[in-house]
Amino acid sequence: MRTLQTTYDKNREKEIYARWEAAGYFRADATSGKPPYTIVIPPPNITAKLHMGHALNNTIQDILIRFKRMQGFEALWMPGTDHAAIATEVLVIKALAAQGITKEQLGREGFLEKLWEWNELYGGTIISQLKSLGFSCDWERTRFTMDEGLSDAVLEVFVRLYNEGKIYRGERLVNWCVKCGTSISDAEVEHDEREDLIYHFKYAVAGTDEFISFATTRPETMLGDTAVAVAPGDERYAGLVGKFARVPFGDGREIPIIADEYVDPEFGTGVVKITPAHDPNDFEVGVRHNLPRINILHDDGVVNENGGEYAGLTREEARKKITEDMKQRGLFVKTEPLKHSVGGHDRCGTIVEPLMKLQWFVKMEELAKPAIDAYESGKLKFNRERFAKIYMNWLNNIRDWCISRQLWWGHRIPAYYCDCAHITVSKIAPDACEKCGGKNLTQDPDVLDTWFSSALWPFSTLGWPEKTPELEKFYPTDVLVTDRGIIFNWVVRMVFSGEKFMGETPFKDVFIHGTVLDEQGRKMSKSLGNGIDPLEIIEEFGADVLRLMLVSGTALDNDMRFLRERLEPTRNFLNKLWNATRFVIMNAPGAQRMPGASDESGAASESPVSENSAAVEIEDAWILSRCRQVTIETTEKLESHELGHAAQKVVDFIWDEFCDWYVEIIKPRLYATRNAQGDRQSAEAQASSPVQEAKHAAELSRERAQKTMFAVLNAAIKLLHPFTPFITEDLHIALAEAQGKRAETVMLSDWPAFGDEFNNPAAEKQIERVKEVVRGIRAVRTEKQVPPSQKIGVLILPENNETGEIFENLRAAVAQMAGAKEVLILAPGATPPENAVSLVVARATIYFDSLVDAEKEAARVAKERKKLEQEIARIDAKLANEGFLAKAPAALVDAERQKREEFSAMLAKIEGAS
RNA sequence: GGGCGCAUAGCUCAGCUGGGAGAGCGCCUGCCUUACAAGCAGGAUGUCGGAGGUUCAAGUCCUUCUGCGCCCACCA
Repeated sequence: MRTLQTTYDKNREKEIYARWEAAGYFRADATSGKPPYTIVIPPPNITAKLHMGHALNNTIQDILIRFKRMQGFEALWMPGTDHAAIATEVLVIKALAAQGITKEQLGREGFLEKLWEWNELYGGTIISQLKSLGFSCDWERTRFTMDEGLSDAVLEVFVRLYNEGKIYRGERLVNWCVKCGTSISDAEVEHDEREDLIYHFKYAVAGTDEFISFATTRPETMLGDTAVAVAPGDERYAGLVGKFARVPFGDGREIPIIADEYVDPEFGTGVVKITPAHDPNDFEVGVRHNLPRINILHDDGVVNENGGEYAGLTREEARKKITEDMKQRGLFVKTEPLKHSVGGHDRCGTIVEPLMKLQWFVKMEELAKPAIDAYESGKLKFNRERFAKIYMNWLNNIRDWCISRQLWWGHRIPAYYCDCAHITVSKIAPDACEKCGGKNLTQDPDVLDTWFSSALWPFSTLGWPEKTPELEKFYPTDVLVTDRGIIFNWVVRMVFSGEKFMGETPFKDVFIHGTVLDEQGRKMSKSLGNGIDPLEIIEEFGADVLRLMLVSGTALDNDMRFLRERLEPTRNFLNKLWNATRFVIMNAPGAQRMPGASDESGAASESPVSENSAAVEIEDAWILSRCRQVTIETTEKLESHELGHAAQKVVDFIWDEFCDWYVEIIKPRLYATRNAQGDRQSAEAQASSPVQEAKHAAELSRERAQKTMFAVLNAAIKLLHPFTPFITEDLHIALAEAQGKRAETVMLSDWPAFGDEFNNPAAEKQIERVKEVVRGIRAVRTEKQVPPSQKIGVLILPENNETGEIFENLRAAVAQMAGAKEVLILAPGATPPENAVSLVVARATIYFDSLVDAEKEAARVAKERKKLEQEIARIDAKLANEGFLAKAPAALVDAERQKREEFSAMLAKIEGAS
């Protein structure tokens, strides 16, 4: 039999994990007959080092997967990584810059080689880090968004959507970084509050001597103005609408003065200059009024030929010069300081310039409908309504999705341009233009938005577009676990992609969890340097501690602070569990058996159910009943994704009920026959002598206790396994060995289940009474400051025969737990000795010997009485309330009445005793 | 500007569909009781952010205010 060290060794984790992996326990079989349960991992970027967010996110997933696996599901946790187009590209560019190399020097091919090298080097890092947390992904299936199969899925989707007319090329304003020479997504724009100037100018109104004045923070954009707008119905300008304003540059072109809802008449002068090519709002106005779009900038931010005399200046230079010129022409009004937020590129800080570009777009309106329907029909559920709101809000205001990125790292857009201006879109590079047959084709240089491939993740990883057994078995997946931050970037896109290409919502439940914050409640970020490295925590405490700490004591849907001090109580609990198991093993049947003795009665069965399953001892019935209840509740909480509560149920059960009470109660039974093991005799001999008979009965009682403690502890360990996989593995196996059995792994053991026959509310109630009495005695001891070494005498006057019997049976245990030298149980209704001082605790009256100080006891009784009187008064008030009687549920009223009766009975007892 | 979240014991947080305020840590007292001092036993601690309202009953529902935080859109 294995002996356990005195404390759990966190360094065992590596070894345990290696064994699991080698044994293939994480593997999911697409051909099995078991029902599937699937989770796809939110693929970490290959740029990423494991951070606390990953730890929390994946702990949640692992808990669900391990739970379902034990429940008998074919559980697949699909892992992989994301190429993270721009994020990785920027990182590699930086790394190269350190060596003095630019991506242009390397050329596209050479640069991509570097990126694949990067992926080779760092892509696997995060995976191995995830393993150190014990995550049971099916690693053999690990995919990468840019591997062959997934790339094929990406091209397939692009071509299909293009052929359906859902992908188009159009001129749109994109966030453009003039430094990086690329468009960037809204998500990559960081807004910073800064002090700036707002410039007031005026344009002459053509054909009048009037002027119309307006304000702008970007004077250079006047070069691209194609209208001046006022609010419809703004009386100040009513006469001007329809007239023209003169832009005082070049040949002084005239632009229309229009009325548009976009203008807020309250703001500034109530006039807005419209530059459709350089402002998103103006762009929209331009579309409504059919205005021309004048692009005035080159890609590097230098004014182009449309800027006339200003061509060649940078945007900053042009701003200065234009302001000067306006002053000279008397069209300058004033400048004012303005605090406003300006968008910058999150990678390089350069101020984002809205620029018109030919970009590829996905038409969203039609695609969004099934995604909206998925939620409305209930096919897709969110763990909290408020997250569904975010999802729906985004979908209801959906805009076309710009999918082209001016990068090299990513899936290159499969569009080939011919001299004839025709675009051939094809998965494989075509030999010739499909229209004119021209051979001179060039592929679009851009790559796709990184979310384009992530959108397909739930089915591309399972082999789509091939019809694979995996796809058949594991799609749709069961739950998606992710952070609030990517509901629209990712969740929305997966849903409409799944609907579109699989005809099914990719997952049934969306589990959005909060962010892990630092100790002061700030977001962990690189720039603040306040991140806490999960690997460091694992190093110090072990993965089990980190995992359990992350999910307990929080509702998970809100942000949570990461407090180091919360790790210790968690570690302490695992240590408690470890030692409880040591205790159970030390008191295993074999542990005291002499060599050569029969082991027939030794090994407890796996199931707590034995042939004669009715527990004889009330405490066994109690703990089994409680264990059954905790199993049911934990299972329910796991099913409803209330992981913190599930964990709490098990932890409390193990610590408060199993360790603090059950183990203490059965100690006398375990020890009673400890020294009598050697002279075990034949059944006949046992029966022949009363002494032997008693000994035999005690032995049987000990065996029942052993059986029960093994069964209950093992069940609890299994319930805890999804949360703390490592320690439970060692303990489960050790428990089995202590019973002379072999256990392969807890991972694949059956999830605990207890039949109704274990339900025993009566036993639960009775043990509650025993606990109350023991607590009462302890409290009095403390109050009297009786040293633990000093044993006292206790008399218990039970309220009835049944309770009396229980106390009689548990006399030794009560004595031990209460530090009594002797516990005498009186017959119900008996008269206690006159010199005994009594204390009423719940359902029994306790009498102490002379140690009890009558005066203090009287004070205590008075306090107790006051409390009871208050309770009774409260209930009386309630019962006197007609509204309560009329409208409250009958069961509640009855309960109150019953309580009143109990309290007054207790009060009467106190009064009778004093 | 729009949307959302949080405010409960000194600290960090649980409290689901409204029916007698909870946990852990910390604190006080006593214990190295042969599984565990990372432990055991006992104890103190809250006008549940303020103000209204609905209800027989509100930490829980509604309105409003205050203080933090997040997301989206950003205003010429």
